[in-house]
Amino acid sequence: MKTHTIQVTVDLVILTIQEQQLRVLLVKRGVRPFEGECALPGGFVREDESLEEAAARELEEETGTKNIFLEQLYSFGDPKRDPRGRVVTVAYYALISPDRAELAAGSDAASAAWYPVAKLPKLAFDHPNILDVALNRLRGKLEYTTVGFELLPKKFTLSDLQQMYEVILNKSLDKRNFRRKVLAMGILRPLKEWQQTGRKPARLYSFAPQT
Amino acid sequence: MKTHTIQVTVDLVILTIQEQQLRVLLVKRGVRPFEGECALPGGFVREDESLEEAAARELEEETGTKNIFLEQLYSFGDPKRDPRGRVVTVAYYALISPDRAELAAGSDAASAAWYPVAKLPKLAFDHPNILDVALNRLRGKLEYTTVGFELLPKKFTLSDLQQMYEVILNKSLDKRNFRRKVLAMGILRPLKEWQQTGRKPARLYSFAPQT
DNA sequence: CCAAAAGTGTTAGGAGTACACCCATGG
DNA sequence: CCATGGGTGTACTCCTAACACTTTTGG
Repeated sequence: MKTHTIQVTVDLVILTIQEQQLRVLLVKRGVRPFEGECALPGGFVREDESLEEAAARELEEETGTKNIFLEQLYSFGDPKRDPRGRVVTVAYYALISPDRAELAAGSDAASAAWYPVAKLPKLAFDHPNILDVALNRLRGKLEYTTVGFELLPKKFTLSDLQQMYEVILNKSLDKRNFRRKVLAMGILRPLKEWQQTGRKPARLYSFAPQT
Repeated sequence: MKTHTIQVTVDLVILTIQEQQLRVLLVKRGVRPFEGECALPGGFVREDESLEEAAARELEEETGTKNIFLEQLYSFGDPKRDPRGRVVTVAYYALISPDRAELAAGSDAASAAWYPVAKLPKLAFDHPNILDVALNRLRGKLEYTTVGFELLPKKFTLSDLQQMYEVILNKSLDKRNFRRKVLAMGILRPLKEWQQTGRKPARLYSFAPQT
């Protein structure tokens, strides 16, 4: 049987919300090809680890944090997607709340930074495509799952929650309908705490999945 | 940079409906490991083809047919999933209508046959898991897309359509509500033909996406 | 007292669900 | 004439969407 010289990598679309913007973690490439351009973080899958483990390892290397939401996205294997040779990449996406979205200091992530997805720099390889798939997946899942809470801190206001939805879906939502709907889901625990920011204090809530 | 000796395959979950049952194409393994057990068809990705092309090639080899619905499912890369070595597989699922679901005579598919998913034989590798993911994907997509029509011939009755849904979702649906709903979608073209089978002739329809 | 964001109800339309009988045909 | 599957309508509930004003606080 012929031996195939295909290399397998994982690439990560790590998303967070900062300054009311959806942002993605990108690293600046220091080597050719695409030297000087931005790219999604990623790396080779080691021989003794699963795809998920490889993705989690890369994710921890970039962010210095464990226990982050991580889900497989799609696999990309066009023969020409990497000019250096045949590389199949399994893309994952991760969601990290702003209070944990500090970047690892050391690591190969020295050049990593958060870029608003609404105003992206030029991306290397087929990474624009990968990011696009990730955003569509996130938008889809937002509608019928509770993944969105991964992008919020433990305590948040209903306005925080709504803004998160608005930023990701890129459209504005009706405040009253939104509040009625999320409260009816029975997944929010109202806290006896209020956010004292600026004007009228806003009630804080925490996420409490299906009682 | 270290060279990784990971091999990349595609595995196929090819589904059809026969005799009012959802069925999957399986091949009987003639070699170890898992000799004598059933497995999903699949094969190595060649160096000059994309993942999708590899899947389409395998699909045509098994079924002798082109232009079949084919979509990437998920990638599986546990280091122990194949006892022979490190193999990452990119799974695809395909839907083929019963009138095209004849099997290729020659090919390595000599041992291929359609098995009801409700009553499966023992499957090799992690293929039970792959099939499970495929069925869940299909059930999910059935609710918010029109993929289901891929499992029907060009002309079908509303009862055919409903049975297809019932078989896949494994639950019975209300006839009047079902008909009202699918007709309201405006994606069915009523034909001036009737199916003359047994008793009262049933009207035939064809699938006509968003006018 | 003013600016800014928090908070709150009602109505109308559409979608989903439950439910039972008559019809056309072939044997 | 009977067995079989084809075909049809209504009422109720629930979800969704549209829409505007009052409250609380800090400055």
